Amino acid sequence: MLHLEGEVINFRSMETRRADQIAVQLEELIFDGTFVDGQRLDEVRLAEHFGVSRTPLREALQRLALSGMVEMIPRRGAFVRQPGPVELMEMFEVMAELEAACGRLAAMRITDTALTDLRKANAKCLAAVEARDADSYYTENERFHRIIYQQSGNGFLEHETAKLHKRLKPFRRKQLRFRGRMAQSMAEHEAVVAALEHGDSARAEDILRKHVAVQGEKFHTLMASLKRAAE
Amino acid sequence: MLHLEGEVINFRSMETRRADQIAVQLEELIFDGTFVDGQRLDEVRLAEHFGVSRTPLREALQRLALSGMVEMIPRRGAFVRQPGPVELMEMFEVMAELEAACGRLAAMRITDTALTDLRKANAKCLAAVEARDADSYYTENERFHRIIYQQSGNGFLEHETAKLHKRLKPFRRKQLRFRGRMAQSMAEHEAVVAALEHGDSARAEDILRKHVAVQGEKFHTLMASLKRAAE
DNA sequence: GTCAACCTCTTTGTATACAAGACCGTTGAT
DNA sequence: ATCAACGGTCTTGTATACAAAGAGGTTGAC
Repeated sequence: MLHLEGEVINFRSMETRRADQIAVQLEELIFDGTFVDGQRLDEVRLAEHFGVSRTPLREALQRLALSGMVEMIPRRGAFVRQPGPVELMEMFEVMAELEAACGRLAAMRITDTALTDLRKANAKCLAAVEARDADSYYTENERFHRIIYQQSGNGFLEHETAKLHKRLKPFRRKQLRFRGRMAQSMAEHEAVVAALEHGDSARAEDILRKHVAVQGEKFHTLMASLKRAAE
Repeated sequence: MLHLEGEVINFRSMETRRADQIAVQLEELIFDGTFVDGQRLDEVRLAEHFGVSRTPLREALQRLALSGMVEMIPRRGAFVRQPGPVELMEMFEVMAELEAACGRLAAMRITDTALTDLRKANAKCLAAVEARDADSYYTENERFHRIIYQQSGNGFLEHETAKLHKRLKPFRRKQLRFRGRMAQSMAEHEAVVAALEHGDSARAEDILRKHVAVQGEKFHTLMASLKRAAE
């Protein structure tokens, strides 16, 4: 199963260390649900799966542990650690605050070309909504937000925000299909662009915070409905 | 130099993995300036300094690399990486936003006991100022802020904020001695407590953001003056 | 019959051994 | 004289070997 070894060799040119590639691949496997929450990650098994010794594999695991996707208990092993509903809400709340901060700063610092790019991304978003193309919407939506991170003019903030954004990716995807969510999201995007254009920090901050926070709330109701269905 | 080996054995009970202890110790050595910016960290040298093999030492280095204090260049080695003036300003800016977020949420969620604790910490701060005890001030100041992180009611936010706070520690320390900074800081603390007490989110957010941001600015002027002095 | 102690087997943590890329000096050619 | 190519050496990255801590099962005592 999972015959990835062939392609790995091609990657060798860009990522010199085997441990890096493995970390990325493991991340994928956790993201896409191949490894479920709480599952123990056997070093020997994984090592032979990837065709390496335990040494680089352990390094990869440690990286995932630091990013919070894996918990390493001394002398016990490494376990997949998906955030529970509470932690997920917390992460969305932080995401909302970070995006708000980006928006606030971007309103003061955004360039004209970036504004144009934002509008372009937004137009493509709209086209995707009308074409009912969820994947395309997702891609353009991501571009939209990434521009805002970048235009905060703060590389550190940009990086941290993008990091959390990436980590929440698999969970955000799940709740995109809510009725009317895309249309509402589009309206919010328009409002954000307008606020940034006018240099209205407070407004950009406010809209973005709510724009992201609502995702967390939608997720919350999703969880609640799942829970009720299970009872 | 640096005879730490004796004590290390005592730590064994709490931190089972040698790599963890080494990571902490290396962090200290970078913080206190024993290793300067750009310095290469020789694996073999450090390994024999700590009395271990390269394996756990490498794991420790990788951890520091992920926290940004060390840069690992493939096939080249690990180098100490202190943030430059620009990155430092960026980090302070993010710190300000995170603290502001904590304050905003804490204003809605703080408990009465926590408010009491805040006042206590503040009183001790004041006593430290009057006693011109910078160390004590620093400790109590930290407690004050940590309570606010905690009372955000968001464990993830608390953790991330504390992480950045810790990373900025060595740089914050340097600019505490500015004329009148302590007194001004005290006044801001009082205002924060008042805002939290009244559940005034917007005000708590605002004061805290400026309270932290001013540290970045002070640092900026400090850097500028150092630069001018060097010319 | 139940509980506890011991023993074994598995698995992690660390040390050592090996492979290969990067630095540096030398040498040779133009 | 300068520059490029080559080889040696040093350092990193990976594999393997070893040590020690847990997990689990079995046996023996009460």
